[in-house]
Amino acid sequence: MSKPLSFELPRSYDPSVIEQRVYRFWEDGGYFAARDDSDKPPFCIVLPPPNITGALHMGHALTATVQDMLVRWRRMQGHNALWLPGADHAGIATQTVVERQLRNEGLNRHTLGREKFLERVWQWKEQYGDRITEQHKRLGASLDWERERFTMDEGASRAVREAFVRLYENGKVVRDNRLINWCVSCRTALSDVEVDRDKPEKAEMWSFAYRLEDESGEIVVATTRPETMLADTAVVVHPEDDRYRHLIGKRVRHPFQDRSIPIVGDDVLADPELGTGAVKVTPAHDPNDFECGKRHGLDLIDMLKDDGTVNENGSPFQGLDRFEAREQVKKAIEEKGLFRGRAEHEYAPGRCQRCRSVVEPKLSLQWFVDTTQMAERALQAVRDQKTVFVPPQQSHRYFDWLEKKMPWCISRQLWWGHRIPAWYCDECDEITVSRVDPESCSGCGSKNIKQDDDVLDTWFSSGLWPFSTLGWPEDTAALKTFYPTSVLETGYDIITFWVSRMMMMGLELLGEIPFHKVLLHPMIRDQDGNKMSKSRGNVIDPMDVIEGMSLEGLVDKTRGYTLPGDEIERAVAYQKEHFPTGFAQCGTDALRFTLAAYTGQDQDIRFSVDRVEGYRKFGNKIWQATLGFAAPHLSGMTPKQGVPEPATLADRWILARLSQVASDVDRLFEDFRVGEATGLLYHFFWDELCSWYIELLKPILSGDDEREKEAGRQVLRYTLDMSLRLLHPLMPFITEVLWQQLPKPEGHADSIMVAPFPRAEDGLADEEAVAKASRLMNAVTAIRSVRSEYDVPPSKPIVATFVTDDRHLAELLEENRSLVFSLCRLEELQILPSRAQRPTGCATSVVEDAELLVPLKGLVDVESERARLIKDRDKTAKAMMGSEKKLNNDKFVAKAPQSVVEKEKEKVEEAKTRLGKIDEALARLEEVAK
RNA sequence: GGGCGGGUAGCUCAGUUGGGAGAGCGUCGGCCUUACAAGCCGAGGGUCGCAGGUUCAAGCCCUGUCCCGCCCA
Repeated sequence: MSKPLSFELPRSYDPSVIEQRVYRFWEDGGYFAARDDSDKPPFCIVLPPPNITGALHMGHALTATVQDMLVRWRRMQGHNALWLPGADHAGIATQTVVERQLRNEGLNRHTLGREKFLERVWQWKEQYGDRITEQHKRLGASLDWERERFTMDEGASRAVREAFVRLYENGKVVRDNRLINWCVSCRTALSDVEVDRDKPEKAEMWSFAYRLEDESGEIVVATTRPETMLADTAVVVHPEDDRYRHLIGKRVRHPFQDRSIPIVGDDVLADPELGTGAVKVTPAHDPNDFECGKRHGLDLIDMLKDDGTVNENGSPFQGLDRFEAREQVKKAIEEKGLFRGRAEHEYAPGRCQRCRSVVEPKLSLQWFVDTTQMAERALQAVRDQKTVFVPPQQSHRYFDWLEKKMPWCISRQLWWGHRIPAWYCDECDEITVSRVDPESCSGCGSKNIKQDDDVLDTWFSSGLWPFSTLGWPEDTAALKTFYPTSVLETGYDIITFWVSRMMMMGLELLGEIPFHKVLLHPMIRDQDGNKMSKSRGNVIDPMDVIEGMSLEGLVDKTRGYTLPGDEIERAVAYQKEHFPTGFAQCGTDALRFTLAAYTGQDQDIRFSVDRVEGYRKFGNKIWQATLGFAAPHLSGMTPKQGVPEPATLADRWILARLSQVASDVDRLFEDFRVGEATGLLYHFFWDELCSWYIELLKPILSGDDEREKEAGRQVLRYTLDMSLRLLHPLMPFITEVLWQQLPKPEGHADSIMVAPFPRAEDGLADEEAVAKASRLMNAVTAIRSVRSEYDVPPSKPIVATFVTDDRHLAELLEENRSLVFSLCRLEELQILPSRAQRPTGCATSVVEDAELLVPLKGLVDVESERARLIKDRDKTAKAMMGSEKKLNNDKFVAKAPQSVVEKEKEKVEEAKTRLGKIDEALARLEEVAK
């Protein structure tokens, strides 16, 4: 057991004083640790490994909030709950960051050499890699840090190696010469999902003519990338196209190179309706052309070097950059008189997700995962509901992507990452793929072997995350206990990158799904629905919301970014306009509660700091109710075990509500409806517990009925205890601090983290109490309403008279006379039968089955009274007519469920009674006016 | 072009088997009532995008349509 949590508590809520202390208390107490061997039901979430180059952003905060909430809830329910942390090495991103650092020192990785470069990356990782870990701690994340993993650490690397070798051995990983996406700036291959297609840009559809070799004419083709004509190896036309059919089989002459190109008929690529109907074909630089090339056995000419300049195949433009070559080719074609026109065109080139430069389709020898079978298994597992998506419609993204069964290019021309465990032999064609570094070729035994220079796609290792973190390929106890994991929680944007790959890998390598549920959250945007980005200035750093941040601080931070000057100024201008006073210090609990409240949405989140500030006030409310109000009243008491015995209607009511809320929250958490749970808890704590129960309790605690007093103390203590537990998964810090302050029965847990989560049985179901309390509250509200309408200050006591023949109501009011006194500041409460003489000069309204009369000497204005009553009458009459209309409809009476019909009848009865009372009041008003 | 999501109060959004339109913030009025002015009490505010349909009954189901956003090609 750790040392108890004890420090001076401020009078009002100040998250900065408590949060970090509480986290240390938990860490010292070892509360985050899960056990590999346990009889408790397992519950496991692996944290999506954040990129080590990154700082925590609002999306991470959302992920952490939802996952921590689920883990804390299950842990309190007695599950063996494991939340497993780790980080991702992020190949390109990290390498880019370190290369930038080197450039500032006048170095580059090539001068440094591979080994020294990797040393620098590890150095960088040691220095900055744990920033995000610290930030997760600030978020209150109850991650089992003892198990923290990194995709490049020894265990994860062994998993990667094992996976690669196994997939190679069963033929699912292959090395092949295929068309891939090449980033000339990062100088590496990219998988399809790493290529973004932005909004179409203005481009030019440029036409030129190929002359027929036999001088009998020409054929006109169009392209947005004229330079690719240097690698054209065919012109295709539709075989049914009468304009060109006779040309099929003939050849055209290449204008710059000493070669000729065949004209081929192809009904896939050529569309007679489009352009001229003839298409140039560059199989080595366009995916569609590549397929066409395969169909017709066309030559493949690769015209680009890795740096994006034209190679020897592109003579006479060799050495030019691709875009420069485009202009020169156009010029040269015009000079030869072959130019045939240009047209405006919209074109969306693929861009590198990392560096934004235009990606080139390029023929290249790379490693691929053939996903055909793996994708099918992964699809089937979701179709069979073995893994369930929440919300379910998000599974469409998964299906749409996997159904394409695209080969996955996994080699990257980088240094930072898992080096591909394949060795090539100088003396034969054998490739040696091995779990341990080989010393000789597995084919000819030659010692002249060399390992592949490339590394694997980062997502290859991420794909193993749910089991590599649990020790796979070793058959560990952790793996047995926690795999398949319970829930995978992440943003819907990485379903293709990550979720689908984990599914494929898990099913392939372990024969079992990696997780039972996939819970997807929306993207976080700014208050206008725009993506948060540094260059916009609309980024809201979770840490700034937690700790508070001045406008000056925000601007300073923005000026520190490496961005073009005009973008910096634009960002600063945005911040000055939208955050003129910066951000208030809101604390982690408020931020978490806000994020949780936002998750109900099926659409992206428009994040607003105002809302966080609102929930910070909620934190203060909890603080005040517990420490300010309850603590002094509860000091010295002896808390009883179990549900306390209620003494008053208020006691019965709040225990009944507690039971209902506990049951609802449990169900909502179970269904991942976290947003609804936040609303329910907010309303219960603030409106029901604070505004009603505590107010009802005040007269009892200051009264002299010792039995009611003691019961009230027990109920208050108990309800607060349970409420804090219900709130704990969402607001871990404040609930822990306050819970520690509450008196508790013998044998209680040392931390709220491991106190049992409330269930329905932890309250007392009591429908009668709920109904009675509701009537009483209506009566109280009616008196307050009258008071407010006449601007009678609360300090001035008034007399309230209820005129009713409803015996139950009369008894209810009588029994709770002192409560009504206290809540309404009365000097007298009268309950009269309708035959009694009414007092005069009263404000009147109707509530429940009673007329409410409040004598207000000289204040009552006949006209405004009449207006008020008539308004009420109109409203009531309108509602009654609505119900009567339904009841007069035979079809309604015949077809609607009996309960609905009964309800309508009751409504009519109630309205009739109410109308009667209003009319009486109106009539008396006329008499007074006379 | 295909798919998905959204359109409800001034703003941000709830609204689950179809059966009395809600919350928070903002607005207005009154209050330092001994936990909380970061608070309390009260009030006002909506043709549920539009048009049809199904139904005794539609914010909710169906069809069409307009607008916004995202994903894929």
